[in-house]
Amino acid sequence: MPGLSPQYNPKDVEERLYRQWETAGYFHADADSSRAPYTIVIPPPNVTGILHMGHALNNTIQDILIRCKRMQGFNALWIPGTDHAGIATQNVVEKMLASEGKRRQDLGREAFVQRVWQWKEQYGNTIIYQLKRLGSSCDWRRSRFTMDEGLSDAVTEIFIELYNQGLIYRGSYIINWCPRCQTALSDEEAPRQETQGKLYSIKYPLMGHEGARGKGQGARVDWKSRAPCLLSPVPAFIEVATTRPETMLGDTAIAVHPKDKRYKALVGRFALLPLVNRKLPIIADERIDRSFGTGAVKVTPAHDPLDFQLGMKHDLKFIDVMTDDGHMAGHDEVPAAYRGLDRFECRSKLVVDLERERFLGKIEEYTHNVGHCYRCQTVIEPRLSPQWFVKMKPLAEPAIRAVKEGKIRFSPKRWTKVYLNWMENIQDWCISRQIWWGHRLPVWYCKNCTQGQGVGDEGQGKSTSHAPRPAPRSPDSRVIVTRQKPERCPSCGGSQLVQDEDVLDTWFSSWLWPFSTLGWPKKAPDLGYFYPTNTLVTAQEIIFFWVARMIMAGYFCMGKPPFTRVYIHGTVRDITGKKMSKSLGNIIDPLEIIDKYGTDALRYTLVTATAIGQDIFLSEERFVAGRNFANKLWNATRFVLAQVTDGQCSVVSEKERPSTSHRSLVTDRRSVPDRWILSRLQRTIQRVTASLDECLFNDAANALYDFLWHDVCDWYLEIAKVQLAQTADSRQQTADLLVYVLEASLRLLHPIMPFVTEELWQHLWDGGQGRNVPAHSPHSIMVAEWPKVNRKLIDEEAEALFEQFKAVVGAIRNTRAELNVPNDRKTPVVLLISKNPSIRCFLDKHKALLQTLAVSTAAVLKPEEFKIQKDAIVAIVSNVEVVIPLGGFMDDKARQRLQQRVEELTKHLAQTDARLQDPQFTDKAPADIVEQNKQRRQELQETLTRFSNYLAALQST
RNA sequence: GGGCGGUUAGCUCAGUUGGUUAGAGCGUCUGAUUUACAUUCAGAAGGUCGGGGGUUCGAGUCCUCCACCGCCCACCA
Repeated sequence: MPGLSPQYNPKDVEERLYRQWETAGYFHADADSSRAPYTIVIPPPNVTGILHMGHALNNTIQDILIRCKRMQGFNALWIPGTDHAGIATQNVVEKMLASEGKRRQDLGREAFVQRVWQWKEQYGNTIIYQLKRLGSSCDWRRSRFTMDEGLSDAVTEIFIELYNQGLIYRGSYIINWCPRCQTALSDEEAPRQETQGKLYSIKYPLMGHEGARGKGQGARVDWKSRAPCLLSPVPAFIEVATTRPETMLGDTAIAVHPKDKRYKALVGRFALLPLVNRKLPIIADERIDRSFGTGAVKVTPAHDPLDFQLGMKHDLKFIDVMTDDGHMAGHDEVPAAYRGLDRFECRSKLVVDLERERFLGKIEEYTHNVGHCYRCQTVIEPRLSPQWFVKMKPLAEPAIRAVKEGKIRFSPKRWTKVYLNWMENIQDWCISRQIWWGHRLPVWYCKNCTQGQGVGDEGQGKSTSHAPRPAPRSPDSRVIVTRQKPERCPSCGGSQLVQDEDVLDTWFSSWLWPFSTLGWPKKAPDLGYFYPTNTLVTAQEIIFFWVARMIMAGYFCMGKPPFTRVYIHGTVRDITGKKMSKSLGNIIDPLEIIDKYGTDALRYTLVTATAIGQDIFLSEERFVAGRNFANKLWNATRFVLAQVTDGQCSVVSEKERPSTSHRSLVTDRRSVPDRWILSRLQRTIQRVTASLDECLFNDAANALYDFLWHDVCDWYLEIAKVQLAQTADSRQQTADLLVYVLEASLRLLHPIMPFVTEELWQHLWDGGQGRNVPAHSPHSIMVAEWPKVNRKLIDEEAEALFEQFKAVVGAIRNTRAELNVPNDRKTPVVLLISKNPSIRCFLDKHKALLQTLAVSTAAVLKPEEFKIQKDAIVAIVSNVEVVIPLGGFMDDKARQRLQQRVEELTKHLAQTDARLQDPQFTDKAPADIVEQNKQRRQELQETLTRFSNYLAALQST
């Protein structure tokens, strides 16, 4: 066998084949109006990314789709690329700097960004190389990066367009602030940690009550003995709880639930802020939890996310009481005694002061989740900060409609609801980030115009000593939004213009990905041809971050959806159901799996583990099945090649073969097993094609596995061995058929297991030293034609007969095994008795197969030709009785077996009888079901009779 | 608190529109090697389909309640 070792070794083929494909240009697609496009855009992995199982799954699925469509004749384009991943990438580079003892501030912005670019050039392609090892057939010539020139233009373009339409505005927002690093942090960078803290109750005097006249007055109230708000009709205090007493200096209201009977009367009245004597309105809001604490909450809009929202809704004052470094601010709203104190010092001092003035209620130990800086572990401070926003509601409308009208379909369907629910409650999108790596906003401020107004000075170094009242959605004439840096300020003519310090959220470039990669905002021919793309393959985690926003951007910029179908795959988990993560140490590294078992094994196993939309539980053993499958194919092909090396095989793929010029596959002279395997192949083609169309990847993989392993290898190959040893004609037919079936199967399997199928396919052509290769045949399975169903080859009769045959073989094998007949000993005579003449004829004709497959001699009789033998054992397979005279093997076991079988049959017959005698059933069940039962009853009855007779005969001895 | 998913053999999971003896792979046990493949082949054992109730002639499948596991979103004053 030329060229094929007894074992498939992925390392010998993968790299070589991938290079072949890439060199041949099979991955590349150009706009071509004579063919239909099929387009996928890759979810761009982070440049900092290292291939993990999630990537492996995600890209395997995309590659399966794209390879399948390519073979089906579509002009298939898979656009790859990477995401600049703002914060993640900045962090990586900052860590490198840290090891040199430097901070990014030491370099300055420009040098730092330069440094990140350097890093990107050097390491940013790691993930690309890894995707190639997965076999991904992306059009690498079109690879894009979210910060390359064209994509940056796209970002600027949409920003300006949104701004001009009034959909981008500047407003205040609560962010996570690290007072030590003096930087804003995303939620991901400020992970919440369970922290032991204290919950302080503070009593705020109510105005219009004696206790509210001023500090000190409260001392006269006997507040210790009772909960004033709960029991007194005119309480002196309203009591609230907080974990951060220092924020009370920024309180501007007190909130209660509108339906809370305890406080209903107080809504609309005022309380006084202890120690400060600021007048606080008491407001009602449904977001207040009546059951928490006292049910009343102090509202600090500048220092708490919920309070911020309350502040916006109820039009409250926003008072920022801290500085950038976490000290109390120096402005007038903060009493002099606390100005400049560290926030925690201030907390202690306040507690002491409140206690002294008798404003303090109980203090409880309290465990809660507090955000900490991922880098320095400092407790983060929620803080008010000016940010840029996109107004989402108008953008969401067409995106909601598209999904409702089915222009974009989710599979599994259930994500539709999740998507719609989120979209219908969409919040404005904060798009500015206080980091250096990313797209700068096309926004400039004139230093002259904005002097002393705290506008041009945002970003890192902002110091909000004043109490800014957020002005959402108010266009600001001092802001200049334009593509290029303006020469002069349009209002004052000044030339001192500074660009906004912030960069845009990473997703602000990714949401343009489906069209920015095709050339938008330029009018590229590719755009008209490849857009909208077809299927988006992604994980559920980014439906909101990415998928929904792409749909909105697609409609906004292109007026069309970015894709027509969204396939959401599951999350890859370890065998105990935990997410794979480094910190848990439960990672299975796809690259290690590739090294150990091969890429095809990895892909096969991932795909078979993917029940639609379900999470995937992986353990390393599962990859063994994939490796074994590849090896099985390898050896089956090895065997087939050994049969055709005489160069006589002339089967070629349908594409090259005019149907008249080859030996017809449809012929009466074909054996039943031949007809059967051909029929099974057609059904497999049907099933695999349909399954891939519906994204049922595991179904496609299972169908191929069952067909190739069980139908082809276990049965047909064994039968072929017999047929190959018969006449020359039979040998030729069988060899042809083997090649035909295998070749088509390889094409079907190619999208899932690209490497082993390509290698074997090429050998199949070359196996006869090149004689099988027509001059014009494709050199690669990648571009071979997808198999088509030949309905003429679907042969129900052959399928039925062959099932019968398998069952007979099974019955004989089973009996032999149970009776421990040694394997080298043929079962002397097997009598196959059937009243059905066509089955009798078939079995008689294929006795040779039975003899080999069931290690037996066989004879076929009509029932009347048979006399019950005392030393025989019987199995009845549907309408064939398998009678095995036992000779020396007869023992009690055989009798027990019969006995057991009779009991089972009796029970089953009784069940069927009961059903048939039930008038409800016969009246109401459909006729075919009733008929089916009657037939079953008939068969059972006959079988039982014969078994009983055998048994009686045996027992009479 | 809101939403979603899951519960079928020892393990991991299939199970089409309800149709009558519930399947596969792995694992276990028994047997097989002058073999395409031991990364193999043949055979066996193993399940009251999470629990209760309902609809139906008929429920793993549909409805309802409950339990447990997991995920997402919000909140944690």
